[in-house]
Amino acid sequence: MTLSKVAIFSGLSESELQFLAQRAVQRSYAPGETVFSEGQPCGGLYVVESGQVRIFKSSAGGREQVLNIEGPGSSIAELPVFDGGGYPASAAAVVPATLLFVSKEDFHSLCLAHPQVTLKVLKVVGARLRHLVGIIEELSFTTVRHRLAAFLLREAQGAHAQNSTPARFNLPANNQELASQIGTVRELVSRNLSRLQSEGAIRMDGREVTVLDLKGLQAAANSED
Amino acid sequence: MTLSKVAIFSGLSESELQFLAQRAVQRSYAPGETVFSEGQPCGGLYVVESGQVRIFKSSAGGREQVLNIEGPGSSIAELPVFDGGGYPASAAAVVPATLLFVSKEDFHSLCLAHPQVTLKVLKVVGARLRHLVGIIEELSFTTVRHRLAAFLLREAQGAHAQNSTPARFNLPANNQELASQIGTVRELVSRNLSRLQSEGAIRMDGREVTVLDLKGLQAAANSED
DNA sequence: CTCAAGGCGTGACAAAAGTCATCGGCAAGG
DNA sequence: CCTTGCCGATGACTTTTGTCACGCCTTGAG
Repeated sequence: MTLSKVAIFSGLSESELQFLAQRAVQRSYAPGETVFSEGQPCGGLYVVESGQVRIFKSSAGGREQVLNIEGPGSSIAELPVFDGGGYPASAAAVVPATLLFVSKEDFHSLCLAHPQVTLKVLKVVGARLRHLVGIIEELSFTTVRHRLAAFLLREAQGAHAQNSTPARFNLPANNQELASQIGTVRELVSRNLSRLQSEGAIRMDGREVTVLDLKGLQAAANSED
Repeated sequence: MTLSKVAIFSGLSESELQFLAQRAVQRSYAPGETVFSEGQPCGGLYVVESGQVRIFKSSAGGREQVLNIEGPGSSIAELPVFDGGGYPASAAAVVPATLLFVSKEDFHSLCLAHPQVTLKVLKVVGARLRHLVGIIEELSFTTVRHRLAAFLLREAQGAHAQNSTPARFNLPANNQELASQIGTVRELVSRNLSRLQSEGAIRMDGREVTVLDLKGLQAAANSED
């Protein structure tokens, strides 16, 4: 049962999960396909079963800013389900994904019956809030170079958790996407990646990055040039 | 009773408010005085009784970014009370303020006894989340000029709600503070204010601003130069 | 009154971010 | 095989942002 692996539903009994599973609607999305758009009224929440979904804001000028990338087990849009407002941002699949949709009503009754679920939601929302504060901090205080280095370090961290040294991982499909994740434009990503490579901090083979000089990257992510 | 006016405690009975009131600790803060600092372990939440408190992040380079300004009736730091983490940002009084402190433990038992309180908290946190997304949007997509114009429009809105046309209100105590609210530095605030004035959009008498050309301000806040 | 401190406004730069245009490579479809 | 389209890299600028230094007020303490 997929639902049992979802953070906000952990701790529910088998029969309660059944209750949910029966009412949840599964849907598949192609890469790039929209799940919902900013401002739309919210009919319920989604749970990622497989694939990845990006949550983002779009500007009038065509730029995008990614707020979060959600993978399997994450819930999406728990928030507007509670406060009654529309979706605060848009969501779209990054890679082929399947999501479960749970209607507002079903979720509400679940929360009423199980106060612990509400607490779980609060934790998840709390984590989101901390994450957003982190984005604000980066956008407000740092440069593109800094944010890019920090991004690479996070990815390296993730890769390191699985494999071994040296850290090695793949960049997002294209620079445009990476740019929207760190809040800038394609060209600056390209230039800063080149620069980091020419400085010997990383090596790139296509979309694969190998971290050569961890200290150097950390220095770039911290402050000075 | 002050507590009855607090969003997250609305709907509690007289005796429950009593319960809280007996345990809450009142404290006064002078302007600029720190309530708590980012990263500190969280002992409980605060409720603003009078005055104003700013919630902000500080950078290594000495810059600050304001996340929120909270007035009477607002609660502060409900979040870390739930997820167990430290405070995600710092808080300090803007003007003389009195706050009520409610310990984590007391608040927890209240939530257990009254699930509706948890729902209220979720609403408040939700509103915060939307607010933060708005900040990210502004920082990521717009210029200082744009953010300043948007700030002035919000203030004008607030002033308009009370008095009459033309909108008239006071800026934060100094440009440094205003700068940290819109994510920039003192000098740029000064320059952009001058520019808006020379364009005839606003008039300044000391710290008092009068909006002369609402359309013009809106234009500046929307996109073009 | 005098002095010092803090804040504002500004000019002069320096650095970073963003825009536009162009070239070249790679891959999919015909 | 050729063509078309997408994407990355990069040069040349422009605009924005941020830094530093300075001069001028106002205010409050002595």
